[in-house]
Amino acid sequence: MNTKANILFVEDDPSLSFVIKDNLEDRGYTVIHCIDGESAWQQFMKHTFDMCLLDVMLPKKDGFTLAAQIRKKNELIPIIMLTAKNMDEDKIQGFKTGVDDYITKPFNMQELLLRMEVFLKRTKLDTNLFPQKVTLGSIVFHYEELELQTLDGTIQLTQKEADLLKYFCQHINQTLKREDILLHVWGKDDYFLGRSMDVFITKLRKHLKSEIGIEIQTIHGKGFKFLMNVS
Amino acid sequence: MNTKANILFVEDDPSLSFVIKDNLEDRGYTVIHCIDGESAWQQFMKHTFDMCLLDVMLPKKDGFTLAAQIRKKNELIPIIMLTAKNMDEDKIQGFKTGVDDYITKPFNMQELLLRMEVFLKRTKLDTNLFPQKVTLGSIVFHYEELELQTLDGTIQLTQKEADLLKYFCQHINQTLKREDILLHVWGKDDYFLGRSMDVFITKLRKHLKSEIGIEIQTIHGKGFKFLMNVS
DNA sequence: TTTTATATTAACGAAATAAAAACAATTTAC
DNA sequence: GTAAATTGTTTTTATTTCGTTAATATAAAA
Repeated sequence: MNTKANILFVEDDPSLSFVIKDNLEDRGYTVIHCIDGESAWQQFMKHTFDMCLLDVMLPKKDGFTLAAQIRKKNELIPIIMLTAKNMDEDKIQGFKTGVDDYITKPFNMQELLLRMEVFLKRTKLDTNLFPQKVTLGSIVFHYEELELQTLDGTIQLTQKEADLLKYFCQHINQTLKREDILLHVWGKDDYFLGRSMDVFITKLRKHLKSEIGIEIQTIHGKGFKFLMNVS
Repeated sequence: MNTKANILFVEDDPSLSFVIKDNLEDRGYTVIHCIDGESAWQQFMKHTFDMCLLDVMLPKKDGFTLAAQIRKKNELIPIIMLTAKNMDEDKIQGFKTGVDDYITKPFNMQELLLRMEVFLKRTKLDTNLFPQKVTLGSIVFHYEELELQTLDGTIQLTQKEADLLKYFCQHINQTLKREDILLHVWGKDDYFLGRSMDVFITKLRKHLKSEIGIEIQTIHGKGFKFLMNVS
């Protein structure tokens, strides 16, 4: 079952948490709620989220520290901070780096939802659901099951292989910059992850070699293009 | 005999209890009725329930404490609270965390049943009855009897083994996330229960090794898949 | 040619999983 | 009422897998 987007929501006030979580779930989001910074970090490392909603004042590890930690791991994920009304504007300003938006308590739900949608729309996550099965010529790609059904039999993919292929499937016949692939699939862009990506490109090419109409083309100095003729 | 769902029902008012229990049983539910919090907790630990119906005011241990205790043991089971009319809305709000729904007395039976169905439908418990006997190739799995009849003879299963196998049988040829298996079979997802699950996977594999068409496949980093070819 | 970017294969280390054994809590049998 | 057996969990040790890194080869650009 596919969902709209996965939200990591960290807030320690029980009643406020309940209202927000409930509201978000009503709107179709999948919400993982944590009441302190440490458990939130654990959850972040365990799952894949599309957005973070962090209270500033949190037990064990404050929201800004958490935000910085998350940003270090993933340069792309939208982070929205929930700040108290009386908070020092300067302090907010100082910590704003790495955070995409912040919203001052008390806020109404509508306001929060609007701000969230800005970011989710940008990543196309609330509009484009990735289908259960994608047909690539004679090959069927089943993302959730990490499976590639080819004429020669079923290939079991690893999570990263599937993530990369998914990203290609979302951008068929488009030139993708190395940087973008790295940011979207690996969350970060550095030299070593670049080498890592090359290894995975090789792996995917092997998996896809049975289908003649499909090719991962190299755009030297720029990136790759997932070519697929016919359809 | 298979039942619709097992309900833990805790309420100390005798006449109200009688009416509700009677009604639920008429609708096919199996109801275990307790009149105080402590005995309810004992029952909860002893049996496997699909839903809890808890009065707020209870002798020995109040409903909210009981609810919290249950939630700590099982993160998934639906809990519906029966609250008195004059109850402070704030208080309800404060304790709402961990509870799935609440209904204010007096309520009519229809209302309660509707609310119950919302949760039971979600877990598919009132639609999908688990069959008495499941045929897995040459093996016959009898859940209620905790028996596995193989060509080599009958294997006596433990409760947990049977619960796990049942969950697999409900999801043949689907990739199941470790997290989901833990939540549905163990009620909670933590590191140690994860190790425990691994032990049970090993046990089940031993039991099932005689049937060549059946395999518990590991999907590294994700979970397991109960593979069964032919049928 | 010389430098830089990409491809391929192999090696590595951390983390996930498997298997076996120890343990604690109950239950059963005597 | 105690000993033995059973059950699920935890611990320990072994094995496997995966993503990264490194090493080497090839192709493209300067």
